[in-house]
Order: sequence, then C-alpha cells, then structure tokens
Amino acid sequence: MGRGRVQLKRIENKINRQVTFSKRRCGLLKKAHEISVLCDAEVALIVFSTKGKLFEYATDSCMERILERYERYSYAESQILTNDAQANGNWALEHAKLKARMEILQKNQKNLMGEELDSLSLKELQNLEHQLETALKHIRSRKDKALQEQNNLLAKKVKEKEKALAQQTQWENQQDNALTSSSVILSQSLQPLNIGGPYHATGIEEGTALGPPQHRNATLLPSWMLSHLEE
Amino acid sequence: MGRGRVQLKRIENKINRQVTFSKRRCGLLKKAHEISVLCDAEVALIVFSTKGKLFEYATDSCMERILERYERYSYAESQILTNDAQANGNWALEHAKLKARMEILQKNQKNLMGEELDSLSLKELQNLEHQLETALKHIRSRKDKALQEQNNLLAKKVKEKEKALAQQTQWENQQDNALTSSSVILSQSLQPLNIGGPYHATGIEEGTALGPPQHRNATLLPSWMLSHLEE
DNA sequence: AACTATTTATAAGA
DNA sequence: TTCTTATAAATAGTT
Repeated sequence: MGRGRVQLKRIENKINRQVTFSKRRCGLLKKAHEISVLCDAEVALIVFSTKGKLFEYATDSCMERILERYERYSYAESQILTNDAQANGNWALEHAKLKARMEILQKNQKNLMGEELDSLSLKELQNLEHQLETALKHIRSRKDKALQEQNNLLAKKVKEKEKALAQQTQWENQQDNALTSSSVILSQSLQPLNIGGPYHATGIEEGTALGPPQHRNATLLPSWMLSHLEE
Repeated sequence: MGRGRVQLKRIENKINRQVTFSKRRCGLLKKAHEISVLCDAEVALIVFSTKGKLFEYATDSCMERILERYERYSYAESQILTNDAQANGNWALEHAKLKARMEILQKNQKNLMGEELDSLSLKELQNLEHQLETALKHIRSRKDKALQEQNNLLAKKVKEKEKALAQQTQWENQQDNALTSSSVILSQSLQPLNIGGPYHATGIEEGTALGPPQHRNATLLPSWMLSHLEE
C-alpha cells in the first residue's frame, strides 16, 4: 500500500528499511490490538528490530500470561513425559536442581552473547574470546556450505527453466513454419501450459495467453499461512 | 477498511465476529511475516481465538528461540514466576516447562559455540554469525579494559619498587663507601620487582599485561563452561 | 467463499 | 523524524 508495489524481500537500503520498520511496526501493533478487541481474542506480539530493540503488544498488557498459555498449549506433551518424575515424588529437589542449572546456563549464555562480562577475570575473557572465534569459524564454514548448496539448487533450476524455454521456443517455431491457422488456435493450445498451480482459478486473467510457462503463484500466499486457513 | 467504519469494540454478533476474526487473523499473520522479511526483524505472534484455538507466526518458524530472547530481555520473570506457580502447586507444568526451556537453552548454547549447526537455516546461520561478531566486540572491549586496569596497577607497583630501589641503592652506596660486601644483598632485594599480580605464577609466560590480543590458549574449552555442562 | 465499495496502511517524496 | 499524498492493500458488508 503506497506509491509502488513492494517485493517481499529484505529492503537493502538501510534508511529505508528503518523507516519502513517504524511505520509497519505501528501498523502491526495497531492491528494486533484491533483484532484483540474486535474479536475478543488473546494476542501476544513480540518484535525485535535488526538492532535488537524490543517492541511488544499483549492483550490486557499481560504478556507473561499469554506466553504461559502458549507454552501450556505447546508443551502438553512434555508434561506427560515428566509424569513419572512426579511419581517419584521428589519434586522440590528436582525442581530446585533444574532451576539452578538453568540459571548457570543462562549466565553462560549471556557471556557467550557478550553480556554481563564484568564478573569475568581477564583469563576468562580471553578464553571466551577464543571460544567465540572458534565458533565463528565453524559457523562461517557451515554458512558457506549452505550458500553453496543453495547456489547449486538455483543453478539447477535455472538450467531446467532454460531447457523448458528452449522446447517452448522450438515448438513455437514449428507452428510458425507450418503456417497453420490463426492465433486463436495457437493461444488455445497453449493454454494448458500456463496453469500455474491451485491459484489458477479465474481463467485467463493477467495476460495469461501467450508465452512460456510462468510462475504465477510466486506472489501468492506464503506456505506458512496455508496451515492456518482452516478453522 | 471496508464498507463502513468500525468501532473499536467487541463485535457482538457471533457470526460476524468469527468471520472478522478469520479475515483479520490472516491479515495480521501476513503483515507480521512481511515486516519480518522486509525489515529483517524477528517477530513472534501468538493469537488465541475466543474458543481457545491457537494461531501463531514466528520468524524462521522458531518461536521458542524468540520467546527465549524475549524472556532474556525482560529478565526477573523466572524467579517471580516460579515462586508464584509454586504457591499454586502447579508443579508438573512448571517442571515440564523448565525442562523444555532447558533443552532450548542447551541447544542455543551449542549453536553459540559453533556446534550442531546442521539444523539451522541459512538465515539463522547469518543471524548467529552476526550475534557472535557483536559479542566478540563486547568481549574484546571488556578485555582491553581489564588489561588497561592491570597495566595501571603494574605501573604503580613498578614505581613503588623504583622508589624502594632508590632508597636501597642509596643505602648500599653508603655501604660501598664503607667497603662492605654487597652483591648478594643486592640481588635479593631486587627480586620483588618481578611480581606481576595474581597471574605471575610460572615466570614470564603469557606476556602478562601489555601487547595486542594473543591467542596462546588455543584449543582449550574454557573452564567455566566445562564445569556446568556435565550432568 | 466471492465480490466490491470503502476505509486503511503505507511508499515515496518533501 | 514527521507530514503529505498518491496508491496499494485490507476488509466490512453483501451476495
């Protein structure tokens, strides 16, 4: 919505991205609030900017309660798993132990993220630095691999498309050379080629007729959304 | 946006509310996804319908990670919350949740240490890389500060020793002039000059304070981490 | 579930 | 950042 269409991909211009973020964030929070009120739904929305700043909305300003509910919903299974521990009855102890380990883990994690460093000695800082350097090496190497894989995949796709295009062109040339009848027949016979999946629907729409196979469903609903369309 | 203005209050007609919920939910999820992609933000969105059905969106489909991040950001929670739940006697749930969070934390930690990266998407790898780069910056800056402090401390000690030495020398000269024996006494009195703080230990090693970052301690796991990872 | 008349959101420009 | 405005999108009411 605005003066131009917008592609669904990261905005590369930093200033632009920042401005868009600011605007859309407001819009998103507003809409979250609206659906919450209008439809009597419980909504929790958390947004971290690229720079790590937090923005949030929660119905009745009660984020924790909603997150609780969410986890209850999601972790019904793991609850069953720990029922046997319950049978052992030794709850308090178990729980305390877990909590203690948790806190240590959290402290470590903070350190790994470069936070709360004041309590560390010089030597610990040096160790930490080295640890992260090693980790970065691994991550970058894994990332490179992932990129390479993606490249290969894309290259393969490009080749396929080229092949398809070549066939298409060849076929079209045959039609031309044979001087067969009108463009009507041509366009009709081409039609099946243009079906681009379940979104095809309303006939010819959108300059369908001629041309090589197209990816019509590109701009349509993202797959993650499909899963929510029931109810 | 539609044929009439709409008041921001609960839609009383049930059917209407249900339909509106359905429509707006899609819109909201879509917009959450858009801002996430366009602006490179991390978004978590949780929606419970009146009837209690759950709908969710999370950047990179990684809800738990974002909730973790959120809780880290808004600290205190864990202590207060657990005490609270404890009072309610809701042990089983708490325990399950703790365990689940623990697992997530451990997974995260491993990732932060450059392990178990195979399950991560390219984008996640990039995020991780960026996070570690930031962490490294913080750590190095803290380390430099620590080094500087130690330097100051050492400088101060050196000065003190110089002063002491000066007095000593003065005294020795007096002795020399008096033709007494000196070398043994001299070397003994010099020894304290080499003390370099708590890291002194094995002689000069580690190049103690000054100088650029060194990576002598290579391949070793930091001790503070080992002590917590066992069971 | 489709269809539109309208309202909203927002991209680009200032 | 904030305001303005043309335009794209979302959606309320309708079929």
